[in-house]
Amino acid sequence: MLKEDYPEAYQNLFAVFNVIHLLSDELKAAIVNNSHLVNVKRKTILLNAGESSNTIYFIVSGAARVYYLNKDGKQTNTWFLFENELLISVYGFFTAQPSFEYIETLEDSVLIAVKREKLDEMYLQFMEFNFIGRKLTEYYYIRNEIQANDLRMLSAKERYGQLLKRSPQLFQRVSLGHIASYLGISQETLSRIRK
Amino acid sequence: MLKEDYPEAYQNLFAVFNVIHLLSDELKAAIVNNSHLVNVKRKTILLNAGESSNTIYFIVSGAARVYYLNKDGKQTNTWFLFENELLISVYGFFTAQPSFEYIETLEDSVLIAVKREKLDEMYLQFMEFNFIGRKLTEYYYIRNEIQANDLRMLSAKERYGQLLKRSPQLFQRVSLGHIASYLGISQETLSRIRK
DNA sequence: TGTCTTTTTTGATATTTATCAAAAGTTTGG
DNA sequence: CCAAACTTTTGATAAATATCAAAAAAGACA
Repeated sequence: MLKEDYPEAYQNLFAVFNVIHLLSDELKAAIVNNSHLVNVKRKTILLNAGESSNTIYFIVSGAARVYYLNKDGKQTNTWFLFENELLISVYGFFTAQPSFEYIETLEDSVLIAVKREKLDEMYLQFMEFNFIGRKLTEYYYIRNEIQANDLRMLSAKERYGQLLKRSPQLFQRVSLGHIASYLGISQETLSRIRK
Repeated sequence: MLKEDYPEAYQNLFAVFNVIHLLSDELKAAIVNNSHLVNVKRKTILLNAGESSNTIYFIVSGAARVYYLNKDGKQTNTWFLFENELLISVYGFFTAQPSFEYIETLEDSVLIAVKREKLDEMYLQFMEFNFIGRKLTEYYYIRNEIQANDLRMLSAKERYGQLLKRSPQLFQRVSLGHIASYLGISQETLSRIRK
């Protein structure tokens, strides 16, 4: 594969990875050859609970959420993800256990999809790819931890304030009902907090 | 360094790492040369909030906890760690920001300590070490996520039941006050749940 | 543009868990 | 082995947030 032939959609993914560690042409080609582009409409379910989570997505454009059903059958959002971010159900993907989470697009989206087997092949073939994988895992770990700490350390009101400060753009693209469940607050309480 | 000279204390660390990816003799030697053994008494503070968290520990023997102070100045435990586990304040170590967490030993402990600069050198020099680092990061990420999900999804009573089922040995080595704060419950409530 | 659907707000009440205070029990080191 | 320090339990009350029901508002589309 010639350099000029890398599909346009991969440029952002390469840019994100390249900041972490230089991507060789061979690794770029491997990434292209071991993945495929997916176009999906808004509200498409990419993963159902109970299924094996064996695909990791890079969001070229669009948005998605990860959620689970609590014991009363109510949806609880754990992540909102946008352009240039990776989209997986972490637990299912890393442990190869059946997923307890769902993944759904929030907007029409273009995604780059990589199967776990292909990813693992690349990790074995290109040891430097583990450098990138390690750094990305650390990055999402930290994001996850910050979120978990907020749930633990802050009151409902403070969590709302924090999110408003840190991710004001989220409120443009995600409904308040979704945000309430992400914050671990009932929709009614969020509505009262906002007044 | 000759193979026979690897200090006894490193055997468990090598065993843990070797299960993930074969450790070359060069890498083993580098690990020994870039780390040092630490003997500490019970209740030793290894990291204070506000400090830079620049050391990762492998627990050869003993136990430790990671905690932070909530806004009322009360300690909240986030991790208990034992033999053959890695001990860090994840946020501070990965982001190089000042730590909001404290690390304290719960028992007299023997630790292998590696400074972040040395670890980063090894990650650059031995690309396959990133394979191990990636897998370990994934593993602790999952542990962290399970814990965060329990806090989110379960009631106080259920969290106690879950912990009792999954880590009964914890109750032998850690006081109920510490466990209550780990579970996100006041000590009084935990005492009532146990009746 | 009007109607159907979804989202957000409002009010009344219930539940879980925290907080404060103090007693009882347990551990530890001089 | 005893005194001081820490840990756990018990009781009474308070606070934060959920739940249920319904109205109001906003958005989607035919």
